[in-house]
Amino acid sequence: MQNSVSALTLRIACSSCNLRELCLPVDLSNAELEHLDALTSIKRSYHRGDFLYRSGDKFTSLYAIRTGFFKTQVLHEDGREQVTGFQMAGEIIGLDAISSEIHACDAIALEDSEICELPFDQLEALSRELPALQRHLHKIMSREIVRDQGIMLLLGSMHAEERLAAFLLNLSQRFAARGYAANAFELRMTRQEIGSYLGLKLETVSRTLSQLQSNGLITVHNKSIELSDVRRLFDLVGQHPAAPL
Amino acid sequence: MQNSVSALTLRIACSSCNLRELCLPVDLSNAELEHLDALTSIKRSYHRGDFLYRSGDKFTSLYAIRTGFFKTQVLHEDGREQVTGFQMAGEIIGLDAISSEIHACDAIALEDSEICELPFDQLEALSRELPALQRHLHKIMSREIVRDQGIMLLLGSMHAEERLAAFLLNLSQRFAARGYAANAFELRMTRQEIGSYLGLKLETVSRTLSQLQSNGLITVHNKSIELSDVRRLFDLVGQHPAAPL
DNA sequence: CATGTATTTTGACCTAGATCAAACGCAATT
DNA sequence: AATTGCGTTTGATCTAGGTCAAAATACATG
Repeated sequence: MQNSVSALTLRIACSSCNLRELCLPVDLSNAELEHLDALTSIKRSYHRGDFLYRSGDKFTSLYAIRTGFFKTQVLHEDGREQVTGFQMAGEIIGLDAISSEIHACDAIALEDSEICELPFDQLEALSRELPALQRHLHKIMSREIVRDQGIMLLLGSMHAEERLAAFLLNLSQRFAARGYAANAFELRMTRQEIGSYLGLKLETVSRTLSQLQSNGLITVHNKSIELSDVRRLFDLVGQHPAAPL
Repeated sequence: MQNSVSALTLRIACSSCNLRELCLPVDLSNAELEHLDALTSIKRSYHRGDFLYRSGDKFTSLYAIRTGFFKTQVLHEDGREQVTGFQMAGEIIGLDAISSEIHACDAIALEDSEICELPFDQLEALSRELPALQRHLHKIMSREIVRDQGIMLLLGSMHAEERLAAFLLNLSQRFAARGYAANAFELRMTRQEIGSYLGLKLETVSRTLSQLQSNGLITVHNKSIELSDVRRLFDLVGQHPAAPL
C-alpha cells in the first residue's frame, strides 16, 4: 500500500501495476518482481502535445507508457520530419538514446498520458542481478530492431494501399493485446502524422483510406476506424492473420 | 600465442584481435578484456554467397565480422525482398533474433569472410559480471535502432539522388573508420541489392549514379566508386560533414 | 452561439521513379 | 577467339503518388 505521495513523484511498484503482463515485468517470477520494485520508478503525467523528451536531451531514463499514446519523430536539419513510431500503454521508449546518451528523436504525447520513468543506471544494475530481467530488456531492444526492419520493408517495397492496411492491422493487434476492441478504434494521430510514418503525403493517406472504404475493407469517419473485412486486409499485406506485423 | 587449432573451430581471443577498437571490446579495460577471452568465440569462414544464418533458424549466437562483407535481408511471403543492411568488419549481426530466439532475416556473405561466433548465453552471463561490457552491448543494440531510424528517414522522405548520396557517404565513413580510403572504394553489392536497400529499382540506382557522375560528384566504373566532391554530396543529404549518417 | 483555426476530403494536374525493352561490358568457360 | 551469362547502362513510355488548390468538416475559444 502506497501512502503520502506527491503528485509529481509518485513512486510506482511494478508488482502492483496492471500492465505487468505487457511491460517490463514480463517473464519475471513473483520474487523477481519484488526486486524490480526497488527501482525508483517515477510516475509523471503529460498533456496532449507535451514533449516527453526532445532530440538532443541528455539520456538518463527509459520510459514505460502507463496510459495514453505517444509518437516519436526525428527531425532532419532541412525541416523534413519522419515519425518513427506510435507507442501505447506497456511499451518502452527511449532505447535509441542509450548508444550516445543523447536522445536521437522527440517523443510527444498524442493524448493526455502517464509514464513511468525508469532510471537506466538502476535498470542496468538490477538486470545484472536478475537474469530474467536482463534477458527481457534485451528482448525489448531486439523487438524494436525487428519492428524497425518491418517498417523498412514497408517503406521500401509496399504500395500506399498495402502500407495503410499494414498500419491499421498493426494498430488493431496492439489494441487487441491490451483488451480493447480489435476491429473498431479511434486514431490518435492526424493524417499528416500517419503519412510521415508511412512515407506518404497526407492527401494520399486520405485518398487511400477512402479507397479502402469504398472497397468495403474499412469504414472511416474522421478519426474513427472500423475494420470491416480483416481477411481482405491481411490478403492485401500478403500475410497470414497469425503473423504479427 | 595460439597453437594446435582446428580450421573449423579456432578459438579466438578478443584481447589479441586487431578489431578490438571497433568491435565488442570497445571501452573495456585490459583486465576486463581478459575476462572477455573466457567467451568461447569460434572463428568461421564463409565464401561469397554463403548464408551465415537464415530466417527461421534458431538463435544461439551473435556474430562479429572479422573480415569481409555481409548483407542482411528480410523476405516477404509474396517474394518481395528488402535488404536491411550491409555489414563490414567489426560490426555485430544477429541482434534481431534475440527477441523471438529465431532469426528474422537472412545474413549472406557478399565476399569471402570470417566471423566470430559469440554464444549469446555466455555473452549475457559475462555482461552480468562486467558492467562495461553490459553497457557496451546495450549501446550496440541501441546504435542499431538509431541506424534503422536513419534508414526510415531516408526511405520515408528522401529522393533517389539523396538516398544514393547518403548511402555512399555512409560507406565512405565506415571504410574510413577501418583505415581504408574514404574517397575511393569498391562496392561489394549489385545495383539490385543497393536498390533493395534504398527502396529503388536497379535501373534507378544505375541512372542516379550516372547522374551524380555527370554532375561531377562521383566517378563510377562498374563497382568502383570515387567520391570526387564530398562537400556537395553532404550538401545533397542536407548534413554537415561531421554528423554520421 | 459565432467565429476563427486546424484537419480532412476531393479534384485536376504533374513528375519522379517504375516498367519494359534492348544493347552493352565483362568475366568465366570451352 | 567464340560462347555464355550475369550485371549494368540507357532509352522510351507509363503510373502511383506528389503537388497545388479549393471546399467541407471538425474543433476550439471568447
